[in-house]
Amino acid sequence: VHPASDSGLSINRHPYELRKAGEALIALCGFTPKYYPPETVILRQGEGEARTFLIESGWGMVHRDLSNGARQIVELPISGDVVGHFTNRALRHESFSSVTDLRVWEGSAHAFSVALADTNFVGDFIYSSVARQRSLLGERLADIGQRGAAVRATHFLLELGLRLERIGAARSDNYYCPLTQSVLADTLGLTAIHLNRTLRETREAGLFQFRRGHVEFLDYEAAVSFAQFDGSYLQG
Amino acid sequence: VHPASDSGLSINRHPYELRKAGEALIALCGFTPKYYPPETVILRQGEGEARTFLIESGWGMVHRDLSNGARQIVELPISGDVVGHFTNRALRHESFSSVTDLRVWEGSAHAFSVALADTNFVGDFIYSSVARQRSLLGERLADIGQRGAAVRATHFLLELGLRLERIGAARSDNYYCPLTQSVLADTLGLTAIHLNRTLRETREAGLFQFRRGHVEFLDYEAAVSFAQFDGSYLQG
DNA sequence: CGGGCGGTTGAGAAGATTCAAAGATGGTGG
DNA sequence: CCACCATCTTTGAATCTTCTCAACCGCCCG
Repeated sequence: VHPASDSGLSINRHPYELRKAGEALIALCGFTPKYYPPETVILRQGEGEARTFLIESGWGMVHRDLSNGARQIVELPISGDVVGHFTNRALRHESFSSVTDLRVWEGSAHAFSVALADTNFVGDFIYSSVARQRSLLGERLADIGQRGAAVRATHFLLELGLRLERIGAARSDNYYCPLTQSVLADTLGLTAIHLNRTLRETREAGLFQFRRGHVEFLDYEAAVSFAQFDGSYLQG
Repeated sequence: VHPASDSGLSINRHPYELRKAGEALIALCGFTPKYYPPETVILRQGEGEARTFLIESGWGMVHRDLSNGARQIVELPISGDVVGHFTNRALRHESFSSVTDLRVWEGSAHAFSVALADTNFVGDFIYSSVARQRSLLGERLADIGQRGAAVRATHFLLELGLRLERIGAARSDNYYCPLTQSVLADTLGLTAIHLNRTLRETREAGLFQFRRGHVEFLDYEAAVSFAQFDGSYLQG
């Protein structure tokens, strides 16, 4: 029933490999071991410095604090997990706090990303791709977990517009979009029917129109403000 | 208002850099350009082969199809996005389909991961860490987007138990857990009050107990079946 | 002993889903 | 060119889920 407990191997292997990884980070990227007491904010959302952590022991949490006071916890990292492998181009829209006593290896995200990605073009390209993807997922988790249907839909379509604009495919406030309401609903974690009603509301509120094949923001500023949208998590 | 449209630069840079990336993938990892018509399932959830894609043009979707018929769309990749950079140890619990006509560079995930991570221990360690993290997020998105409170809580605590067991820190059906109900609620996208009621239900249903500091499954098999839990997405 | 935090409960309101059905829309074959 | 079909969209009504507000309990710690 519990495969891992059948053999002592996996139990003993973990601390050894973890220590090896920690030592490699110290040697190659200038990391240092650190300790944090419970309930400490280790990395604050929006902070300037980019740091990366490998957890030795204890429990932490990576969370996104919304302006309305809600909080979405995105990850609950434990021993062996890596937190914050993002270059400084990728933003820091998430905070990292300890839950219990926490021991980590900690260092500059930049040194880390160099050691990881300096070898070739592919590595660099992919590294920032993964970082951005991870960013999007954190934001979407906050969307679905903490925001109501209208805000959620608005927020997502603003994000999509910005992504398209970034690659030069469209204007962020007026773009081609081949998604059906059913696909959009499954993306947002809503019923197609409820999404439809929600779209009517945002349309009648003068925020945006979503028709098969086309998204048009009627009042972009109002939509940004309504959804508390800050697209900086798309950078990098 | 729309920074990117102020200069033609970003509009023109994207296709050039993208082609460069595609050519690098062809040269270094044996990728090939491919075309898919709309509404095609390109990579089916649970399929044996591990493939990686760089999107040239068109719209795709990465989705997780649940056994109850619900579907959570995890990503909507567009030009320049990378899909499926997971080693074959990391599972394939997600499908990849085209939405519109889709042109991609496509190849073996294994060749890709070798080119990315063969250089040093850190790269390899981090690569699988990111892949696993990405896996967890996809699953949690499905949790919050598609499953009710009771299933969601059960599913998450089963996952947490397996993560702890994998690092040799606990039994998956009976483990120390320092989270308050409030923290768990913010993780699951629920109110602490509603989570509390939900925990009472699962307790009275004989599935598991969650007390401050301790999680204990009363009937592990029943919980697995209730939550339709399949932990294979944690591998790798 | 008192305060604070976490947990528990109740009642009413808001949000989202389900089921059912009808109106648009675009593409295909006759 | 039109009729028809499938798919997408829209609407209504009833129901269920989840949230909000308010209050109380219990325990640990100072």
